[in-house]
Amino acid sequence: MRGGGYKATPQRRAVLRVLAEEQHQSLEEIRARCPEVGLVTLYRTLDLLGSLGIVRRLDLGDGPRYELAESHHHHMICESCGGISEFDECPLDPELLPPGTVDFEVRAHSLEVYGRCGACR
Amino acid sequence: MRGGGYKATPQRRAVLRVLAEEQHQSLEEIRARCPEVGLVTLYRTLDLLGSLGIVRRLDLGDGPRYELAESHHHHMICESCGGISEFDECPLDPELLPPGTVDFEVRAHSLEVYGRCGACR
DNA sequence: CCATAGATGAAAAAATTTTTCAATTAGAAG
DNA sequence: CTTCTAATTGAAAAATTTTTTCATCTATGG
Repeated sequence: MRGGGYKATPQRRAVLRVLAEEQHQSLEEIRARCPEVGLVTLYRTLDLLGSLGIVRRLDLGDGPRYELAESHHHHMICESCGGISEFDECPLDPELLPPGTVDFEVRAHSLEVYGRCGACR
Repeated sequence: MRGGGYKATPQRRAVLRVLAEEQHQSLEEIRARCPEVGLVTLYRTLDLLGSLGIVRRLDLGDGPRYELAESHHHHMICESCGGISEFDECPLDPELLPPGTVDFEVRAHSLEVYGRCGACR
């Protein structure tokens, strides 16, 4: 963080702490968990962390959400009830990444599986 | 489409046609390709198609984008230049989906691979 | 054709995100 | 520990994006 000449302010620490508590939170959820951070600063911080590759913005169908850009991340989204759950077991075959013909250095991935959850079937 | 009592209007047809032309387009891109569709209708149509599971909204780091909710979809995002490319070869191990303990009926998936593209290395 | 439930577009309202700028502060230097 | 300065913050305002409202229009079943 300080590497790029950025300051470790209380606000930035707070946002990071909140992001570590739970994945894919909406802006309002983050805000509720760190009311000491002003709205503008929150936007700027998420933007900064995003450009540093620490945070990722995604949209699972209900508006923007933010999460720590961990190297593996797997979501399961029920198209019926909209519920989002996570799972750890990585179903990716490392042999097939990156795809054969491409010159690409893989750092992380995010997988979204869509379908129907047990409760909705 | 008509199944749910929805009408097949020219506007809806146009949006679907445009979405089929290219994946992960921004609202403005879609709009530019079907200027005959009003902005409000475009929002409503994307919303409707989304609720029908035909269209998916995603965010690859630069705001909302829309694409047809095909059963497989694989993106490669360069964290350096922001470039987005797609690939077909599916690196998922079907044996591992859904993850062991969960009762979930998989219909589709979307994979985002983050890293550095050849040009940026 | 007709009737009508559903759809559209323009304007307005609401919500979200970014910009501006004066005041504050983290961190380096002395 | 104090000073200095570039970076950061927050409030207000501006800009942008998205949704609502409502009168008008139209796709489709009869």
